[in-house]
Amino acid sequence: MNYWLFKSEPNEFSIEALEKMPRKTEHWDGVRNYQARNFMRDEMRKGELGFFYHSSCAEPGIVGIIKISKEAYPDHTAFDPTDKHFDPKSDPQAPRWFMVNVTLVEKFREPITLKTLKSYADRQLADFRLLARGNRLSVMPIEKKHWKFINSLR
DNA sequence: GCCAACGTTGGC
DNA sequence: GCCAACGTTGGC
Repeated sequence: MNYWLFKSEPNEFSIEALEKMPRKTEHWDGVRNYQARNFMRDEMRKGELGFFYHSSCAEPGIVGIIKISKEAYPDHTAFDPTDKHFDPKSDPQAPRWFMVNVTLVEKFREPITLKTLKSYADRQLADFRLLARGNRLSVMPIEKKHWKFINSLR
């Protein structure tokens, strides 16, 4: 059982937008980083949980919990020349990029802000990947101890 | 295989 | 808007 963190810029796709989708489910498309892709394609399993993180916004932080509702399948947005995430090197016969479906489990009443998370950076969250220097992964695994600790902050 | 140039990410 | 950190690209 793995735990995950999914980053998104809320003006691109927010937890509020997910909440409004049919069955509160949407595909997590547009991942164009090999390491993040490998996590999704090779390790994410249906039913696993993840945090939804808002980045590049007024108050970056964890805003809720989602679950994997469909395991990895080809990211069709890579095949669409009109799509922002079009990649001419991804071929439907040999897809380069993948996505999963996520379903909203819970939107937090109050976000757990990056500022709050950082306040534990030298203690309980000392080796938390999100806080690692220069980390830019949009999809990353979370250790169970960190998952539990962050949930205790709610 | 090396590495400089370039583009992107993301906090501030 | 700035800038540090990082990933990718492409010439050699």
